[in-house]
Amino acid sequence: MSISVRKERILQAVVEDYINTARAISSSDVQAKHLPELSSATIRNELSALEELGYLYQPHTSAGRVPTPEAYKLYIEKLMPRRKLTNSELDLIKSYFSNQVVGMGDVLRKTAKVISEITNYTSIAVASDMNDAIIENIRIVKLTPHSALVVVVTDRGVLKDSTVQVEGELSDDYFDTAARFTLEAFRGRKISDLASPDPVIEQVCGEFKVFFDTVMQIIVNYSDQLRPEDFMLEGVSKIFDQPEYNSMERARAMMGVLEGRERLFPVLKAREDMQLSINIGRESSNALSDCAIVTANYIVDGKPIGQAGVIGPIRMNYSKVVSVLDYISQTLKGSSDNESGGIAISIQNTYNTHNTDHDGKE
Amino acid sequence: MSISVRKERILQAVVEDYINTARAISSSDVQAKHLPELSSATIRNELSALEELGYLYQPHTSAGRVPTPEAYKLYIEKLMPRRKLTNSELDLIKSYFSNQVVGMGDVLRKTAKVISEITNYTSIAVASDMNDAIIENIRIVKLTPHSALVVVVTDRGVLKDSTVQVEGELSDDYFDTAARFTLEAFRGRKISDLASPDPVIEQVCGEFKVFFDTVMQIIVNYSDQLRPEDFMLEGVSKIFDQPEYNSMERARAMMGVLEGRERLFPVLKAREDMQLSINIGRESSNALSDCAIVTANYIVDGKPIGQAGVIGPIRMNYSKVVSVLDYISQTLKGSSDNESGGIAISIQNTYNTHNTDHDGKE
DNA sequence: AGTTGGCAGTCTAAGGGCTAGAGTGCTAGT
DNA sequence: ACTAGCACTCTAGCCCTTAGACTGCCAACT
Repeated sequence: MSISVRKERILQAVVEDYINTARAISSSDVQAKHLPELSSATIRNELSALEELGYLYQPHTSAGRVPTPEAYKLYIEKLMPRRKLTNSELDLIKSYFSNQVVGMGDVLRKTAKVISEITNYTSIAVASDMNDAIIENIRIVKLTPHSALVVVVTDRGVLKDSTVQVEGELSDDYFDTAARFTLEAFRGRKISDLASPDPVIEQVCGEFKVFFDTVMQIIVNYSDQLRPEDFMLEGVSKIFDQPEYNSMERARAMMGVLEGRERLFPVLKAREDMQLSINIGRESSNALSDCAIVTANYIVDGKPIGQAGVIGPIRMNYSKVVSVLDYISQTLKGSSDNESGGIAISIQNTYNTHNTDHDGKE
Repeated sequence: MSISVRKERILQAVVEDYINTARAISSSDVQAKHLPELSSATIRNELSALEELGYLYQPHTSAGRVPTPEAYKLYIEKLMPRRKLTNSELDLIKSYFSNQVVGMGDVLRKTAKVISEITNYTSIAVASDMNDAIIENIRIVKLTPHSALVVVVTDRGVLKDSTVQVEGELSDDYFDTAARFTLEAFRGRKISDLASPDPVIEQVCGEFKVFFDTVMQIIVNYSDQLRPEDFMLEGVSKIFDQPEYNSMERARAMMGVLEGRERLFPVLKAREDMQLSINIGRESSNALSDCAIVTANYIVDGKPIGQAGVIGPIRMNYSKVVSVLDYISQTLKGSSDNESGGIAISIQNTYNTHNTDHDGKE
């Protein structure tokens, strides 16, 4: 099932040239830039064979070859060089994270920004959902005599806090009692268990219902994963640099998808056991069907904080993107074990090239 | 300096038709749709006169007329009908604000979203800067033995809070004392006065420096106005519906400006004494030079919370946009006094039509 | 004086045909 | 197994032409 070394070299040449130029690659292109020792005719034969194998296709007769998703898959798994980041890239990353980072949202934002800046693709960062976080603490802080701040703390960090208005002027004692009650009811519970109303808690809450409700609201807010504040896009305008989005329709469709975050969420749910996930044109939604999405899981202090990655044309500089995501992921983790956790690649299952004869040649 | 009623009617017709169709309006268009009692030749004469007055211009000979910024100004000030919102629009607005709104960020977001949805333009909402807010309260809440949440409360509401890590395990008493000290130092001070390091406070802080620093950090964060979380864009992809952004270059430039929030901020600083500000193609930055920006000041409970508005082509449906912004502004304010606070209009100062002869007609 | 029909003149946008060039597949020869 | 050469194909860009859309102006009309 393996192809000859020469075919691999040629395929790699085509993929890389195509990534750089966005134009169908001809036999003479390959010869000139990569294999001057062979004639273009020989390369033509090889290209033809690679097409037969499903790695290449021609946009039309008398055009060069373009890689199929299959080809990108092979390229990523086997042919792609693992680049080291350049010094200026490393400096840029350092400069982003050297200033104090305040809170998880800030980490996400900076990560997205630096990824976009280095790769020149649109980047996305999402906070991982908090469904299996466990409530450790609840604080109710009196702000004024008729309002208080409710803070929910989990083993993963502070959930968003929320101010609550209460009627009448209330004493410090009242708030203290409320806090004790509330904490007792919620401590040790898992977020996902609380998404639906809980009869036990309903019963306990009594006169402190307003606080219980607020806590519940904060929690419910966190269990659905669509909170816009945990979804960062950076470098959106960079898609326009890609020739594949040079037509208005495509650009518009793409913008629509990026904005309507809902459709993006399922795509981003990367496999948690793999460090990187690469999705090549695999989504049902037609706007994403000619996109590639590369996401990495990010872990800080042993806790998963979310995914970040890039979205761009299928013709993406995987080598660079993978290197950058890998590096940043290692940096945030803080560990220096360099074992890259593996890459899960999924590609479009039926790429409509012309029918391939299954039964030998012609 | 005033023009004839008939000229006004014709100008209004041209402006409205152009807003609807985005195509140069011909004399026969005006005749057919608005003034069937006149001949197209008469209208041609009037159009020619309006061009002489600087309200219209022709993209080329043998094309119809297009309004100049002058024309839009007159239209907004005098000719534009003040629409009432339709029931479905009112329902939409109500539905957005009926669910509980959590915090100021939420108000901004929802406002932006509903504006974009109703007007079909890209909308922007920014929180007003907090420079003249006064610190009322500071709370330090112990979360774990080695971390605490610092909350700064002003007369305008809760500033962002921030967690602070401290070394070693510290007692409740320690945090209480820290809170008392910190509060004493900051209470009653204005945000803008604290943007630069304050020697008095520096002196006082002593062993609680870490808390003082955190408070300062929160404050400084608020005095520069570029916090991305207080800047919402909604309906970005809607610019693509506008034919004036049908070329890639323009679309790309526009996206760039929207993303690089820095250049947008000064434009949004609306005049505070006016309810609405309309900016027609007035910005230096070339990308915004053919944009119109309409912003309204939003006031909740007597306190300014920010500006919201739309950004779109100069050929904008001002009638609808103004009605919507007006209505929402009134709604949020809670008052039902229907005096619309006035509109400040500024237009491009030198619109380069062909030279107008100042000295009578030839 | 204000208004109108008619007409010549002008400019654009869209369609059609043409050509240069790029690239392939095939065949025959090394 | 490789290569040179050639016929064939398809595209992208260019020019040309034309239909149509408007205007401006003039002369006639009210």
